[in-house]
Amino acid sequence: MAHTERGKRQPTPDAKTARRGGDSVTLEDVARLAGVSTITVSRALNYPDKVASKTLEKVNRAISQTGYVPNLLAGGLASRRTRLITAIVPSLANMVYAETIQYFSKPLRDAGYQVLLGESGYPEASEQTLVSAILSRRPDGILLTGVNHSADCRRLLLAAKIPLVETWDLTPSPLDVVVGFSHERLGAAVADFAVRKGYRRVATLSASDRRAKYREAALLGRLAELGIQEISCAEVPVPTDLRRGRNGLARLLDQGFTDGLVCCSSDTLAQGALIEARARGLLVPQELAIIGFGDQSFAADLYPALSTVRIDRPRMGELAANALIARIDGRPLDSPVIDVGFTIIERETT
Amino acid sequence: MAHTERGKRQPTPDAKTARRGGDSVTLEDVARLAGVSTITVSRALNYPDKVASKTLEKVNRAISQTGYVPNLLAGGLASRRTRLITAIVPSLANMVYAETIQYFSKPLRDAGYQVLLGESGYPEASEQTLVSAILSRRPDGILLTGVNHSADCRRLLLAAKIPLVETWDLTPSPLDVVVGFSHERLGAAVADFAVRKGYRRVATLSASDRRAKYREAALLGRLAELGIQEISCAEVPVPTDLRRGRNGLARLLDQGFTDGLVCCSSDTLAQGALIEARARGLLVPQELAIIGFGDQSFAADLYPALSTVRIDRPRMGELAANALIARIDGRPLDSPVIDVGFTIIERETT
DNA sequence: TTCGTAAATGACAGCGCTATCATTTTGGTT
DNA sequence: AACCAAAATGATAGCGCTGTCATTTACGAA
Repeated sequence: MAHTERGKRQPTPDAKTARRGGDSVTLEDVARLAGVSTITVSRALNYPDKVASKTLEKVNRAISQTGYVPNLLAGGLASRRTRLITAIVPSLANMVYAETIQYFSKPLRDAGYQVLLGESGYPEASEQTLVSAILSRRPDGILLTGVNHSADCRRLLLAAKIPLVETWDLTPSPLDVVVGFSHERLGAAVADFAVRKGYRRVATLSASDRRAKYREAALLGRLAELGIQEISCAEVPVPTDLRRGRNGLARLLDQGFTDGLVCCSSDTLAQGALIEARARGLLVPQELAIIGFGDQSFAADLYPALSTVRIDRPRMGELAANALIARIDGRPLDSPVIDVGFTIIERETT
Repeated sequence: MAHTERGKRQPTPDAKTARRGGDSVTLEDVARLAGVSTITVSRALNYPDKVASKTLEKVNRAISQTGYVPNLLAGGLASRRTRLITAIVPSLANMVYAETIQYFSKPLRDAGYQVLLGESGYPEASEQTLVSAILSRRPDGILLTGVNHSADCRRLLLAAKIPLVETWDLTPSPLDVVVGFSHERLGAAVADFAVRKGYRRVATLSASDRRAKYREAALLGRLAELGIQEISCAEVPVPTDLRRGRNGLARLLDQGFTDGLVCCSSDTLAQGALIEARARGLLVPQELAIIGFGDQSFAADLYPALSTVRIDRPRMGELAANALIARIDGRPLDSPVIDVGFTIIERETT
């Protein structure tokens, strides 16, 4: 009994396994059980068609017998491929970004990657710190939200020489690849829409978010060109929620804004505005028109149904994922700048 | 020039760095620049107070000069601590879970962990596969949603000997620790509430989700005990959205349900019901009362404001995170079962 | 000044896996 | 039967870091 060292023949439950960590099953354990070398097990796992089918079978049997779970830390260290992709979004509290992650993750999961999440909307930790923390896991690729990064971040990111995809915006000079749409064009398009529909008064209800501000600025600029004078603006903090939408509209109304189109920087804000209008007994769109942004799933089911600007988010996520995979695989891209555009969806609130 | 091998004194930009991957800066590069051994750099990073302050300074200077970013794959492999926590939620498309992740992540981030996300709501990949994929990254801990896992999963999870926290439910026999509330008690409490408020007719509008069904069953059971006879039920698929809430109420109404309390399995469904009621010109709560579940941020700002059952989600997330950290650090827990309870919040729709 | 102890630093051996190259086996050709 | 290319398998050497234990240095007490 004390001679476990000698009892080599008996199916001792892993004399070797019980050495250091004493815990998990390793490739070596599987290899021994299957009667092959460790490298063969590794191949059976990573390149199954480089292994004879009989061997493959033996190995698979050994794997399920031992309950082996590969160690991707070791594998990643050795192969320099972690099969990890990091997605950085401002905040999961914003449904739009939570969905972005989803759409983006799907094709990646299918391609064998896992997605590590990073939230950048935390002022207590600099973006710099976040990026460092992320790079320390050596992801195979990174998804960034937006195209504005601090100089330090750009440096870090570029130095890592990792495939990068920026989204939710457009720039002629992406760090690597960018998949998004033009906030400037979108803002202008909404202004055109307002004028085309005959609104003489326009208000903006925007979150204090960089991209929302871009759209607003473009909207205001175009409105000025088009000769619209009566303009009111209200700004609310992020993250946006119904309360802020309600408050925002209340402020606009109290400022004397009446009988025009309120352009909101998100559907959530628009919904809040809609609720406030209803609470005040204002008829939408007869007495007040509202347009949102994003075309989130609830927009069409509000009452009245919300007019908004649709971004094809599933497509954006998918294109971003595919672009990233292509870059990782070293495949060439048609263009480093992919514009997914936008569509104004007119429903009942305008 | 060809004698780089000899030119030891010159500040050659890393003769060694350019060997294999040719890429990243390693601990060794930093150590050489700082004139100390690699292990000292490692200590400077991980246990700064075990290093003399002068040395620390030299090392930090070398780190910023080289732009060194630690490799946590290597570190994790060597130390068996990855500083990674995985959170498994059904879906990010459900705001409630997206927020859970947030609340849960905050204390972990502060404690130096990163959160890897896993979505279990994908029928194409078994939970088993998900768990394997997750374990292959050797996380220091795992957060699970719910307490129902397949036998295979339980086995895998338990074999990994990793601290585990289950949430959003309660069980007397958790895998490790559970932080949640009782769906049974909650359902019964809503039934009591309905009766106390004098509703003689009650309907349920539930998502086809395990936990929603538990609540519904308990609600129905208690209602029967209490002698309420007139009951209608509608079930909608997950994920829930406004449309399904509207459709669900429409079905209930068409079934002949009138003038009672509709108990919805989520605030989103309740909001949909509210919209449908409004679209049909029904007065809430005079002609139809509605109660939701979750007390999401929008509930209080609807018009009329939604009555609902509040789960203290920030607290649940925090308790779960702290329990997990305690388990990782080997600190004892008062109890493996932590009940965060619930509160019925009465607003204007009841 | 000489110790003795604690603090600081270092050498070395892996952690579990894969890239690389070497070797053996297979199965068809002549 | 002899040969050869292709397929299958294996031996070896790290990937970049940290645990462990050994060694050196610092510093106050005797």
